[in-house]
Amino acid sequence: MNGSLVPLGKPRPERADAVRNRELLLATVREMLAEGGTGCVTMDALAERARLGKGTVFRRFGTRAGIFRALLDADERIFQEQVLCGPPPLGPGASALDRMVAYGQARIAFLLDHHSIARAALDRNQPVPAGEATITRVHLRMLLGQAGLGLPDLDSLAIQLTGALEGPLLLYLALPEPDTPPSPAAGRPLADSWSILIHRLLRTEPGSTAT
Amino acid sequence: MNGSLVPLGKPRPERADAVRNRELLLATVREMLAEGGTGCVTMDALAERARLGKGTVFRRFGTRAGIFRALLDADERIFQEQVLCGPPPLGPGASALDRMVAYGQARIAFLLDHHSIARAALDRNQPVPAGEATITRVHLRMLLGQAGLGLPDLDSLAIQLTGALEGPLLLYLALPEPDTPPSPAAGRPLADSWSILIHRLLRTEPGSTAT
DNA sequence: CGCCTAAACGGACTTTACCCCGTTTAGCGC
DNA sequence: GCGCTAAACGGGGTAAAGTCCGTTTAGGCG
Repeated sequence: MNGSLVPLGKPRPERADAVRNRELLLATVREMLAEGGTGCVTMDALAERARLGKGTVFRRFGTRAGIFRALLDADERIFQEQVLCGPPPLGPGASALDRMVAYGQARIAFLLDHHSIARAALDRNQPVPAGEATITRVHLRMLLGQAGLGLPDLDSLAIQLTGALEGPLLLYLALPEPDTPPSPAAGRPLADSWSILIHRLLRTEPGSTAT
Repeated sequence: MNGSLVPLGKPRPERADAVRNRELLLATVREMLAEGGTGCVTMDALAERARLGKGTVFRRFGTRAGIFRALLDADERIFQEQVLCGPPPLGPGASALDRMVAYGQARIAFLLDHHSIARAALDRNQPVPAGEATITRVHLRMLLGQAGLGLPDLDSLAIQLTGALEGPLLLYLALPEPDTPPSPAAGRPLADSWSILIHRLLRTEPGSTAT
């Protein structure tokens, strides 16, 4: 399929068996996830089930958390695409305010969907290595810039809002049960307060024009 | 002090050797922390260094994260006291807005101080088991109530603000180096955007009295 | 003062992430 | 096809968290 489409920008793109094994491993992980939660995904068990050596698993993903990051990445890319070039409230074409609210709602739903995987993708040592957190921060930063509030240091604000959006789901509200029955209403309260927060944050000062 | 003040509400308060060993362990942990970061605090090493069995260490703290939680608790109690009955901007006696801003500043400084310990106190399985995160949520919730904005569901908002305050430090901005030289300026940007966030959040609507 | 019981202790055992390095193989040039 | 080299593979080895259970002891009671 795409083997001929890639013009080999890098000297060694990747060996065919490596690709095959990566996909085999990811498929196997998905199987195991379906059977028992993230807890039963063990490096040994995964390797054995995929009929590969343990070393191979680590070579592909580096760490246990890496497996789940790889799993997230696929869906994350789809999500990102919706944000970058999807229909208006979420994608471009709406006001910064509307897009921020829409983004929050979409992100909460996404994290709720991928809750157990997202948590498993957290690494005790590395502090979210430019993974799924970054997209939120970058996108919020951009929208804050577009919103044109006269604030210095939008970077810190973007980081803080990222914490407001993702922190509760990654840190505090971790649902204890392994398999989350798809309850889309669970994130409603959070989405509502996100909307309020953003509306008030971006509301222009009563008597100021720009400064 | 309080040893005689507690009228033994529970049948067995705690055995003397247990108390002695807990304190011995905590002191030993502090020693080890001073020498090498949290990384070198191993259950085995700790037990050996304190001349105790590993089982004892686990009995006392339950889990590795529990050790660091115990360590935090001491300082956390002091922090909490400042908040509950300290001088005005942080303690009672100021407006809800001023107190929220002051709390954010104080909390950021606190987390920055205890950064490595606070992160080590995070448990992969349990989602911050009513530990140091809760004080923030509860306190913010109370102040939001006092602020008297006409919003429903202040609980979610409090959770979200907790994420805004603590998420960046616990999740994203994890400084990689083991020993943080006390650089009090590191949290400045965050404290500033917290102030902005709170000011805008609590700002009363231009032409509305209550709704 | 000695008994008795519940609590504390100790350390071997199990599980799991992660490392290492000798072996195999894909894929390129001839 | 043939060989060569860098990459991938395999799986035993290590370290550290957490469990189990037999042994010891604090401390209340007769």
